[in-house]
Amino acid sequence: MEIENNLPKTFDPEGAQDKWYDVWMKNQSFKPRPGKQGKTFTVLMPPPNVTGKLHMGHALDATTQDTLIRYKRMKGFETLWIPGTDHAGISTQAVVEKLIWKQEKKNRHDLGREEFLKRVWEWKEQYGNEIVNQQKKMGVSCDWDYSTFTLDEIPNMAVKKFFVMLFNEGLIYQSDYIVNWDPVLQSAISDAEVEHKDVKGFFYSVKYKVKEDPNVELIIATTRPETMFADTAVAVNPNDERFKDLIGKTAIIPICNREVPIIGDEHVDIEKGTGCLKVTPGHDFNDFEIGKRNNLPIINILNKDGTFNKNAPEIEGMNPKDARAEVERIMTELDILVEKKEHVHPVGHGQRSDEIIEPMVSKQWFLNTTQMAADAVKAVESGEMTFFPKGWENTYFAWLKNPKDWCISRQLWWGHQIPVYYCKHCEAKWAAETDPTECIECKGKDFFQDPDVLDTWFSSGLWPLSTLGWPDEKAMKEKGFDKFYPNETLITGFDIIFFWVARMMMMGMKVTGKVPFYHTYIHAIVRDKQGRKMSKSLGNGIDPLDMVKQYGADAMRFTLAAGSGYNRDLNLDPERIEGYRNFVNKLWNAFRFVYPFLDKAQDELPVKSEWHLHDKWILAELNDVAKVMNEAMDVYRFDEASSAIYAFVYDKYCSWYIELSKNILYGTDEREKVIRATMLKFCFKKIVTLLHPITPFLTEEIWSYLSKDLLITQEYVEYDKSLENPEVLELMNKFIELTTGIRNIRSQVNMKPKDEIDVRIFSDDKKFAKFTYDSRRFLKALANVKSGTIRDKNQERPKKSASLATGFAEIFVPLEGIIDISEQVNRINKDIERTKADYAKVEGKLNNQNFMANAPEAVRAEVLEKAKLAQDKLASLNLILASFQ
RNA sequence: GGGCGUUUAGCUCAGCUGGGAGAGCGCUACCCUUACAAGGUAGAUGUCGGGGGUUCGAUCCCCUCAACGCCCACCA
Repeated sequence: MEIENNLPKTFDPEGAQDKWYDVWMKNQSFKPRPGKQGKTFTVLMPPPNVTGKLHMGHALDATTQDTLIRYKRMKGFETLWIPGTDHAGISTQAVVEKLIWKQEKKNRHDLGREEFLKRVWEWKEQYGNEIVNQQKKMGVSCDWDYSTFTLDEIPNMAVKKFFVMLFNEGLIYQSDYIVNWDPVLQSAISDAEVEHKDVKGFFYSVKYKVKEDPNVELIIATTRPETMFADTAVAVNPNDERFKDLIGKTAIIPICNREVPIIGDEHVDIEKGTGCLKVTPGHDFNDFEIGKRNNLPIINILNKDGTFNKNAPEIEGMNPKDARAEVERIMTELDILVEKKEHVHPVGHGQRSDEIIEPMVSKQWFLNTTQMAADAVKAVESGEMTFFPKGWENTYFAWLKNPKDWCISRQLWWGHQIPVYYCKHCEAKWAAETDPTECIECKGKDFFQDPDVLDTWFSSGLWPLSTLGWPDEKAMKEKGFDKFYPNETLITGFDIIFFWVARMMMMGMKVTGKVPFYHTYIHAIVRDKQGRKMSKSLGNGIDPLDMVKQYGADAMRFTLAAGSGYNRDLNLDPERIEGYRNFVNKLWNAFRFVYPFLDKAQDELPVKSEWHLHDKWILAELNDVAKVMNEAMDVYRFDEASSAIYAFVYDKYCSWYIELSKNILYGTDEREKVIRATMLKFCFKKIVTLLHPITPFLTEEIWSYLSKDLLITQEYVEYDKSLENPEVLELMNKFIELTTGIRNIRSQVNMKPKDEIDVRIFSDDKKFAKFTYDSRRFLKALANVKSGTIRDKNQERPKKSASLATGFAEIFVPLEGIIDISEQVNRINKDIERTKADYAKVEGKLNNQNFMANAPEAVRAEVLEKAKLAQDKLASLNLILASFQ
């Protein structure tokens, strides 16, 4: 039979993507709209860097958030998903600096601050929105009108307001302190931006002389002999018997022959090294603390670029590597180098620059986070904010329970300039939200603003507030601050729990007293097939846009959703995307099948009495899927939701319901046709509704043939208890097992699909027998059964047939003379052994007094049922065996 | 050094308060059957990392060992 079908044979993702995104935009589908829940649901997109190009991490971010927001939208929440981009101080400045250098051979100092910033803004306007277009390709349904850039006016106001507030409380202070100095960026960075990596170096043992005791030689172990020039003491542990007497005496630093005191300090580990420690307060974190305890002077021997300054004359101008070699040479010459052995130790590297960080003392701005961190901890402990999966709260606590003051100033230009002003006439130093016109003390006009900018995360931490207009009252009203703050869910990767989640919690609570969001769902990190991090140097990156082009956005989204649950890693194999592309196409083709019958379908389902058993069955199965998906989505188990609908579409709807429907649709009973067409359409509407949050384009496309309105704003499918039907499920499962059994026999004896067969079924299961009899016409279609009988088990079995037994039925296909008897006998014997083994297991339990006494009723009943099934099957198999005698 | 996590079919992973192990991909055989070869039908595969314990019963809980991964930690 030829049925006219003008739908393309494969789904065209690109066409659907462009078409529907436009429609949704025009229809304002992404805007918050009050729904039946009477509640809002807000999600804040982690703002990607303006320099960014969409990578797989973003794709996963986008997929999980969009899936969630579409789901909640359909559930009837007033959903708002807020997009934005981050100025990303360091990386953006670096990108533009590099560009200018390439084109004009000028650095930022050549241009001057004002001109340089102008160039960065120009760059941002031109290239900064690339990532937004890429996100759109993935179907993100955020409200673009809320889009915010971290350097926009409102975020800038937020930063100033917050800064001034905490400055006036004394929580933000300026201090000469030892900081992580990145010599490439020539800026301080925060502790969180330092990554420790193991580096191969050497352990040098160096002879020091003691002034009072020329015969005594102290051996000091160090990995950084070049910092000797900045030493201001030698320390030993006061409890160390070996050196106790030296405390109070004077050591002479070799090479520069400077005299420094020998002090006692508990920090010195008696076991470690030689037990004598050179103290370098200017360039070592611990030594800085020792220095403070002992009132030691600080000597700085480094320039901002990491080279040595005039305080280390022998190595002045050298970089650390050359300096170390030079010092080593001098030490050898002076014969004070006792030993040099290889040593692997962790060394801090800049997260952005990947250069070795030099601890250096400088004047920086700090934020005292003690109280804020404690509050942020409490909020999670009390359950006000919950992590999914819960385990991630440990990472959060690890950081916040040991809070260190946050170094918030950066010696960069691109960013929020610190709103602190200094008067040139008097000593006044003050913070202000708006540009001042005069000194607050002397009213003089000659003042200047602190040249440093704030750490990028300082503005990111205020993101939940500033994207909703805070602190500008008019903007807050327009954007619905009171309605949408706190957000509902934050979705992000675990790598920024410290950087971002913790900071937003601290800052959001500080300002509003409320957590900025109630849930934090931490998704996996996307890795390559072998579990390696995707990186440029390995060349193992997968470009999401390539994948979208090759397989379609829906296929990629489904892959990411299916792969993301509560796991930490998502090892992405492009073959999986291909697999799910096939799923997308499968559903499309299922729709192609249904399509020509749509005009027969009615709008309303027929009365229940007219439902075929198939209908009851598929609706019950579909209802199960709705239940699973709703529950899974609510706890961010996108993997479970995906696999539930996947399995349903393939294994229930396509393999059985559509196949069973063919007989009806191609038949002659018109009423039956109408009902079936109605059911097929009804199911399809439910399927695409359930699937829409994950694969929006495909489903909206299909929906457009099913309904005049848009799917994106339809109500999600809810679980409906009245559709449950365990009896029908059991019957259908038996029918499926029977059909599969017959096909199995066909396959065993190498039958061609065209070969028709005669089947004899024996069963004492009355319901099954009746249903099978009623379904005889379907067996013809599904297993090419030409004729057959179904009888009680007390009837005689045919001889020498290809046969098979389930617990509830025996299937005989009489093929005497065609089949290989011994092969059949072997097969039956194997099955007998397997079934005996199965039975032995359950029998053991039934004979176990303790099991019978302790196991719950339901478990016992189940075991009993299994035992009966195995026994019946065994009896059947023995009968079959006998038929070959 | 501290913490977290992982170890289940060839590969990537599920397995939800303990009742006898699943999916996708891959693989094998047969099929271009009138929605779909980006497909169909049938099929094979696991000492659930090792050892011990609790329990009537352990992939699941406890102890221990091993391997791997990640995060944090003051560069003697």
